[in-house]
Amino acid sequence: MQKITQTLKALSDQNRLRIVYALMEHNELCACQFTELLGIAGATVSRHLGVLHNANLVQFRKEGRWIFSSLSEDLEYVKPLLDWVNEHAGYCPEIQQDKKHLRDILSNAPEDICRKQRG
Amino acid sequence: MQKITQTLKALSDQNRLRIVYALMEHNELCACQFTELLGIAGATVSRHLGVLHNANLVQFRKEGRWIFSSLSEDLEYVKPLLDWVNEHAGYCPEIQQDKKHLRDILSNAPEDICRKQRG
DNA sequence: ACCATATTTAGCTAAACAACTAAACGACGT
DNA sequence: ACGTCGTTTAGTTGTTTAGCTAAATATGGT
Repeated sequence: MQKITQTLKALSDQNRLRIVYALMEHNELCACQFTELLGIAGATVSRHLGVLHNANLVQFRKEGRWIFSSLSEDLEYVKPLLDWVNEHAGYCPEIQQDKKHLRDILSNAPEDICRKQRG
Repeated sequence: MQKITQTLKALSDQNRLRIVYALMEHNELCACQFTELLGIAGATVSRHLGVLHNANLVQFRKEGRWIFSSLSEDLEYVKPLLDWVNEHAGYCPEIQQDKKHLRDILSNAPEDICRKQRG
């Protein structure tokens, strides 16, 4: 039962939902891209990704110093939930804006994003 | 977008999930029956029902001093979520036990339950 | 009118959580 | 070896929330 509530709770935060939605549109994204997208501290992004990972929603792939996040491979359990989110979130203005924003973000090299974030 | 997270958050609490599940099994239940089922203070039950009501998951029907709760009439929005909950929660030991417990609770008149709760 | 009864509201406490900054970690490049 | 860079961990702070008790509200019976 706790698994169920944990999954639902992982999805019941706006920033985490935006992360999940971004991952439904683009296979893999790295932390700095989420940081840019959400406009919050990198450490906070990291925590959100951890929550999603603990709920088996997100998996990681390391490549050098980069850590790419993607939706979990084994999704049959949560598939209906993600379908529901996908169906309804698509209409939200926040998500619409994220779509545009993501295009901009992806048009830059991640290195440049990180550099910019360091200021 | 807040509507989505609000709905998910309403469902991401074990006690509220038990309430929802109980309502999937029995059309209508009153507050004192939930109090008995969950073993928490009546005031807390009331707050949980309020959260579910605000998320449009639960509706109320007043009949004298009794207030009966049931799943919302207009559920198309959350139907897939409830199906998912129903599918997975059914196997949880807590829910299995609630099913038995509910049969006991329903075999008594609500008045007696309230009397017992006042001590 | 008054009391009893079922539920809600108010007010509190403790725990959970989202956000931040700063320090630590781990992997590359030189 | 050393510094740099992307990310995570630690530690702090303000807010939310689940739980409680006690008081308030609303309805019915006498």
